[in-house]
Amino acid sequence: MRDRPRPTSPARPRAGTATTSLDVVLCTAHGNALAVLLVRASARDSWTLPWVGPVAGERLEVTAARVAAAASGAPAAWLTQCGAITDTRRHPGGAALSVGFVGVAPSRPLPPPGFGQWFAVTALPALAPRQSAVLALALAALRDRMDVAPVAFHLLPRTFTLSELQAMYEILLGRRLHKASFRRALQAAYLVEPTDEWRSEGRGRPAQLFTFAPRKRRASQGSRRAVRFDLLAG
Amino acid sequence: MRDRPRPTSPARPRAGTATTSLDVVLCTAHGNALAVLLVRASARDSWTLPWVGPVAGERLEVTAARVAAAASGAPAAWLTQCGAITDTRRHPGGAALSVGFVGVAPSRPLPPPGFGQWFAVTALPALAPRQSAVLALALAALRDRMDVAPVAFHLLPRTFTLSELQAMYEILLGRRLHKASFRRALQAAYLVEPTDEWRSEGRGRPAQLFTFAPRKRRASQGSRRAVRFDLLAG
DNA sequence: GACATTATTCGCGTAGTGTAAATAATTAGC
DNA sequence: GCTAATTATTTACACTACGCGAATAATGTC
Repeated sequence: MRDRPRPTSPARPRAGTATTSLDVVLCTAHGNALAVLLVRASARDSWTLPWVGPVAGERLEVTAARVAAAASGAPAAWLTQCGAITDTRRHPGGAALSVGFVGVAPSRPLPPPGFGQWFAVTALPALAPRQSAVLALALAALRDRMDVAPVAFHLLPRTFTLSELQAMYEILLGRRLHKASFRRALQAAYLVEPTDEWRSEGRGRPAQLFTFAPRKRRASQGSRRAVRFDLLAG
Repeated sequence: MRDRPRPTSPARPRAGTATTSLDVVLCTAHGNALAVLLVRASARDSWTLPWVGPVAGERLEVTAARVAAAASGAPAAWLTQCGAITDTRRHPGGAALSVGFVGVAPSRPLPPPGFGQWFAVTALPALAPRQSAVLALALAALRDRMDVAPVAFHLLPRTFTLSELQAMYEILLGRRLHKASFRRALQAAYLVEPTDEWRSEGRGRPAQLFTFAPRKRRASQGSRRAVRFDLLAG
């Protein structure tokens, strides 16, 4: 995760048929919508997810981190695998098998270097069928793991207001949350600490700034939870 | 999932260096412990997970279903992908990249055909390092998805007692559950329906038999849940 | 019939959640 | 300066869910 991006090798697809590929879906918050990083396809006027061809005996996470850093200009704040796909749908590199990764990177004032560009998920250009499938996997995995990984915190600056944090959760989850419930649960989880700074954003009462400072809780709580029967019957 | 197992191709590892492999961790309940299906390794006196070499343009789920069916003698009741691994750890087939699948199959009175054999997870023989990693991924994924997939139900006969169901959950989750809480949550989820049969197992009050009959619930419940901050701080 | 054993249900205290409302602190407009 | 609008933060209350223990029910064994 700490690898310096290679300046000489942007994550551009190489021509030729690779047997496997590693595709990265890097997300950020753009305004109040979720955005995904795409790079220019090799020849034509189209876009692809950042990806690389065959990965030799290196841990997938390391390769993915390098691809993400090269495409976005900075190391990803969080990155995890979201599944492998093999089928007949076309991949830009002709890969028979594609392993997908999802990650997040804090939004930056400048656009990413090289050929990368952020696209709102609601206004994505057409992608190769295989990469559309990876993208769907990725967004589902992102929402699925928000409760177990501090994804939203990695997308915010070091200090933030609770309203900003809640807005980030709402962007990532794609639904509105209740303010009081959100703060109660947050306090119960011992994840943030207040600073002695306040920020006045236009009108209204200034908001206190917080930092992400998770405190260890006894793990017994996790193992004593009841079973959840969340099956949505088909 | 409905594929008939090919009688001519048991899921035995082939010699030679494949670039990718698909490894299946098939689980069942053996007595009151979790058991995993292993097959004999090609040459030596050792065991491996069922696996196949390179999979050409076929959906991974289909391939995995065929491997599972061939190794256990019957279609798996549930099967899902649990991750891909690439690193320097050794794989029986020399694969550079391995995709893991977890599944469950109802326990059968007879041992699996061919070279397969069930091993309790607490008493597994040594496996290739790569496959040990896949196994760990698989068991974690199994527990993780129990609340969203009817894994336990697929491991039981069509009718079962609530005590049997709870015991299955306890085996799969690896921890004890509270009887009253378990039943309350089960009833609230509308997952089972009582039959008009009872079973008397030795001494004690006879238990009513139930069937798995999930009723659709309004999906609003799922999307209205509060955020969970389950991060275990590091 | 008394007892052991297993199944099923009930009650109670505690914690978490949805909802609305109250309170606090600032800016905008007069 | 004063009032209204706006945003942040906290409080209150009803309701649900859960952990825990105990009570009740129905069978077999002696």
